[in-house]
Order: sequence, then structure tokens, then C-alpha cells
Amino acid sequence: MAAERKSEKRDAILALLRRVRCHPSAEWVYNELRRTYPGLSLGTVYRNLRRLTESGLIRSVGVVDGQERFDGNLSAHGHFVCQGCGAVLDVELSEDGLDALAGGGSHGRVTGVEVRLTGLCRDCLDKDIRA
Amino acid sequence: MAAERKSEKRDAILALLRRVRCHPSAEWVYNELRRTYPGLSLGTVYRNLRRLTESGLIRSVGVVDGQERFDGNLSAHGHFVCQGCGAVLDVELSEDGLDALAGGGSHGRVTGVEVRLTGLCRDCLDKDIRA
DNA sequence: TTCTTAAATAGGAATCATTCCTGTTAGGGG
DNA sequence: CCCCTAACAGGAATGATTCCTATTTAAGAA
Repeated sequence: MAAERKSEKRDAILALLRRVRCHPSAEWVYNELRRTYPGLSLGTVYRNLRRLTESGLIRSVGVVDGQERFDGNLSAHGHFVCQGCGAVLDVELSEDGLDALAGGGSHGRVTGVEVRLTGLCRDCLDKDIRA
Repeated sequence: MAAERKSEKRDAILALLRRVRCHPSAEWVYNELRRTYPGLSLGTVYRNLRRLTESGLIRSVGVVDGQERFDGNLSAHGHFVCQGCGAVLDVELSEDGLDALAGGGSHGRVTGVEVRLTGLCRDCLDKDIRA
């Protein structure tokens, strides 16, 4: 069988995504893991992020400032994306609301839900006021 | 004053986005409008889509298969994105669903909401069964 | 253990959506 | 009619992501 072979790099990427609070891009993961694996290739990071996403072990948060961002937290929650600094923060969603969102299944089989709020985070609001 | 000057191309792009049901990419808009404006430049389409989005006359639906998609329908609704064919379909959001999103304001000022369901549309489900 | 096969990887080239740059055109106030 | 500058076309540049190839390596079989 075409089994999935054990891979130290892939395990490290998954562990990193599960550990951190932020929502990393491929490049961020690359720079972070290069400290442990100096020979790490950027292509390896992209390939494994893709595989992990396809296998459902992590999920994509979508593209922010041109870069795809990932999340190792699979629990039901949304994201607040700051248009000023690109920060991505978790947003709790109520049970009822999530059930209501899931109702979109009339178009086919729904396999994922992503709720994105965009705006300015507190820090960037403060900067605006000063400017 | 640095006023915004009248622009036939920008008006045409806005009118097109308001008229169509689909959720076009820049290239789709370009190909469509070139029939009316043979000398239209792709850069002009990108520039105006960006301006229209920034001024809130249209909104971005996010990136699908590497291309950003836009929507001239500003009413509150979500989107179903088919991972098979890339189709984007409107999804009605219930009151409860919308209420669920209200909690995100604690991180700052929320200016936009996007709800994206991903999965396989009916057509692509049928194809899978045949294969 | 040794052999074998294909997955995993590094490194770099290729792709492609999007943005940027430059010279030109044209809207509209004075 | 003049001037300033937004809007534009055309094409070059950018940059995230994917693809390609030679090499390494996991892990089942002999």
C-alpha cells in the first residue's frame, strides 16, 4: 500500500502549529524551524502544510496580505484579521450561531467553515488616533 | 481638492459586478469587459477592483484557487466555495448565524464579515460518484 | 542484516496572480 | 485655453507558491 511514511519535518511542523497561538504563514514556519533544522527547505514546508491541511490535521485560515495562514487549532472558532498589522486573533462563536451557519448545506456537502471578521485591532486603532 | 475623477472603466466594472450572479476574478472581469473596451488593460481592472473594494462599493470574497474573487452584492450573506470546480454560491445566513458573529468586536473595530463554507457542490458530488 | 522500493527532502527553476513603473491621455477647475 | 493630476495602456518587476530532479532515507521483504 502507498502508506504515509513517518517524517520528522512534518511532525515538527504539526507540533509547531499546535503549540503556537498565532496563525503562521509558510515562511514564518520555515524561519522558526530552521533554527532546529538548518537544512530545512522552504518547499518542504509548503508541501507538508498542504498535506497536513488536506488530511485535516491543520486548517487554512485563508490568505492575509498575500500569504496563506494556517491554524493547528481545529476547535470551532472564527478569526479576526487586522487590516493594519495583519494579526489574526481567535474569535469565539456561539453554539447556536455555528449550528445556524452549518445550514448552508443545500448547495452540496460542506466540509469546512471559516468565519473571518476584518477590521482594525486595538493597537492599530490607537496608532490611527495618534496619527 | 484631490477629488475622485469620473471613470468610464471603473463604472463599467462596478456595473458588471452588480449585474452578474457569479463572483468574478480580475481576469474574468477583464475578459468580459474587453468585448466592450478592446483596449482595456489588465492593470486597470486590478487597480479599479482594489479601489472599489477599498471604497466599499464591492467586497472581496477571498482567494479561490489562487485568484481573488469579488462580489457586487453587499447584502449580508455567506459563500459556499466548491473545492472541485471553484464555483462560489451565495449562502443565506439566518438571524442566529449573524448574531453568532457579533461577539468578535472585542478585538477592535470590525468593518467586514465573511463566512465561507467549503465543500463539494452537487455537480462535483455527482462526478465523484461516477468515478 | 542486507536489499529494494518508493516516500521525503533540498535546492533551485518555473509559474502565475498581482503590483509597480513609465509615458500618454484626458477630466475638469481656473 | 491652460494646467494639474487622475486614469490609463503596456509591459516589466515582484513574490508567494508549485514544480522538477537528483539524493537521501524509512521500512517492509528476503
